[in-house]
Amino acid sequence: MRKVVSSGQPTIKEIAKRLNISVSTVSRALHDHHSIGLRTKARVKELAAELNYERNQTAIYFQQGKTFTIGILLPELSEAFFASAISGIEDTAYSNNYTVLLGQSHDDEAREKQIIQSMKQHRVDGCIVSIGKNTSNYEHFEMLQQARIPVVFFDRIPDLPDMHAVSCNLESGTVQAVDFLLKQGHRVIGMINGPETMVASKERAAGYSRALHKHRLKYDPKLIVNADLTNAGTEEAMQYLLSLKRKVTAIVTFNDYVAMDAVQYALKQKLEINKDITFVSYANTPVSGYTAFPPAASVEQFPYEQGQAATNMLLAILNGEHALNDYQRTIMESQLVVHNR
Amino acid sequence: MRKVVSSGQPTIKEIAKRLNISVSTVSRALHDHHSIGLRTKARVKELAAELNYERNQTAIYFQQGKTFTIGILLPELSEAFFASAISGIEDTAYSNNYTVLLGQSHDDEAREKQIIQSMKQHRVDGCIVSIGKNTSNYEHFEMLQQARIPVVFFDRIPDLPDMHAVSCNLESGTVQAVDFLLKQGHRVIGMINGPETMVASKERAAGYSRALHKHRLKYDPKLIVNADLTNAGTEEAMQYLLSLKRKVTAIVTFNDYVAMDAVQYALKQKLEINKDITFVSYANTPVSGYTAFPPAASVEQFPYEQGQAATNMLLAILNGEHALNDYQRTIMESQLVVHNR
DNA sequence: TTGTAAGCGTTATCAC
DNA sequence: GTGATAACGCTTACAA
Repeated sequence: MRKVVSSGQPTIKEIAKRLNISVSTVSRALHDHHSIGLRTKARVKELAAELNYERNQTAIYFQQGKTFTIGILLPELSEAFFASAISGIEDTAYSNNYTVLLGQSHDDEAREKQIIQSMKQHRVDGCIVSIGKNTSNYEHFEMLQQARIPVVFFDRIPDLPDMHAVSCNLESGTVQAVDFLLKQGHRVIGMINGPETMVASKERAAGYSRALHKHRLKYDPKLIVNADLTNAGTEEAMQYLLSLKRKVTAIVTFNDYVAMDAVQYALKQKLEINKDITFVSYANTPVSGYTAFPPAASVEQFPYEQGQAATNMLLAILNGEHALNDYQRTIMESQLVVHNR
Repeated sequence: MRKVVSSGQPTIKEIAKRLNISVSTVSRALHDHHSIGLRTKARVKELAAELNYERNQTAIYFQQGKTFTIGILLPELSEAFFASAISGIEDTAYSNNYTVLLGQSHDDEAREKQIIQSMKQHRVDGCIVSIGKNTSNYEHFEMLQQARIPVVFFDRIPDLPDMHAVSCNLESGTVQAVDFLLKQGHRVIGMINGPETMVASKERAAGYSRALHKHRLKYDPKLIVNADLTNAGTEEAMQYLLSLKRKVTAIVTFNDYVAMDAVQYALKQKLEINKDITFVSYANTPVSGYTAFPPAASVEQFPYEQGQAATNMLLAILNGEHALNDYQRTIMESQLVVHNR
């Protein structure tokens, strides 16, 4: 017989032997089962405490076929947005007595697949996933579904018909951002947008034009530039916007990093921030509060709250609060936060 | 007999039955055991693939008494420093086929205890822990030790004699920082330090005075201010430093946030950054690369690498590469990074 | 090359 | 109130 390395941890078997009672009695005593005599209960609990008994969860997980563990797959744990999101996820999981298993894909589809595989093998009860930038094949998620492991997609969601998802719509926030600038009297508002293909870019562009329509102003597509989000790309975009005949007095930038690069460029051109030119951005980072020239306002995406929402959705599904084919979807509204510094 | 809810997942038992062979043969075939006939191996693997068989890790964990899981307890998942650290931890764990169980204490000792308890019950193979600010009682960690679950402390390490730890010494980086400023010709260098009680403050102060001694310059304690790291505290400290008779031309700030606040203050006083006054800081954030007036140089603490180091240390311990009472300690050296922007 | 069976720690069913 | 025992899925020593 294989001799398993005794972990030194006491088991109910051992307690039973020492007290000359059966394991079932010990198990029941520890669970405060009503049918167990007070005297026995006390003796069992006392000895358990004395031996530092701790129940072996791996045995219970195995036995019950449930792990009270949820798998989280995110592209980058060190990105501020996702870091906040994990924080919200962990907090919510924790207060519901669930544990969090963590993986990061680094936007690598192969690694994403491996992590999902590993989570499946771990028999996590469910997953929360933000997919990689280049992920186009979703078979690993379909396998999760086959294994009846529910998945809630989050922020970066795939283009699939039937899925649970939590995401944030940037259109509303963008409308607010442009509104804000219009109210400040700006009439020629530029936008440094992201790559045309991204959903997020489309939402921003939609918000921009909707805001102008709302105010019965003409929408000039020349004012929106699709950039690649690098510093060079931002400089190019700035150069273009500042060269336009109509003088651009405000710019909505794709994110805080772009905003900071744009500010740098403007400073080099001897423009005074918030006077010659005003910036509004999207809050992907806690940075903006600390920079010398933060954007005048930021569209908040509430990553912490999105994490909470995704976790609550998953827990509801695990608790059987929805039929299996009843796909949940929460779209949070982004919101403009005006900085007063 | 209790009818366990069938998870729908096929087991080796099922494969065995279908092929009319024994479970052990199936198990061995799936493990490429040498004693299994090629023909059988092929048949087993084929059917396994067909049924989408996936081994039940919970059963294996239970059976082997090992989970290939490590528990990570950090104060705040959303702090940039820790977010980088988790990223390094996860990457290292992943490439060694370990999984990461995550918890955040929010600097709350009670929550810290609960999480450690939960990890113990999960039977994690080991833990990596950065303790909360106010944690003074370490009995939960002693219990881990009793359960023979090794712990590697990281960054915020407790004041205990016998423990494994990875941390970063700020003294060396501070020496380099002051050296750097001296070489630039600065002779009156201020320091906005943190609270006197913090180890990190002491290391900074020690580095400061050591650098001056090295250059046979007089150490003037008036030039070091202990501040509380708030914006108000920083302004006060700046006011004090700028009011000194000897004209301060450079300042070492406790961290990037303090640096940014200090820069703001300097700008208000119409000082020109990097000309009238030069700042050097400690890189707690990826921010500095993006601010309008980043510090001229930063003392790097390499959180990602610290995370890697802690994980490698833990894995070495788990692999029995050290005797149980052979406490490991890695002290990484901080290092000055000069920005050239 | 394959089969048999014990055992990991726990819970639940059934019997007394 | 309590005990005996099967079962969860898998691995492995030993037998054949």
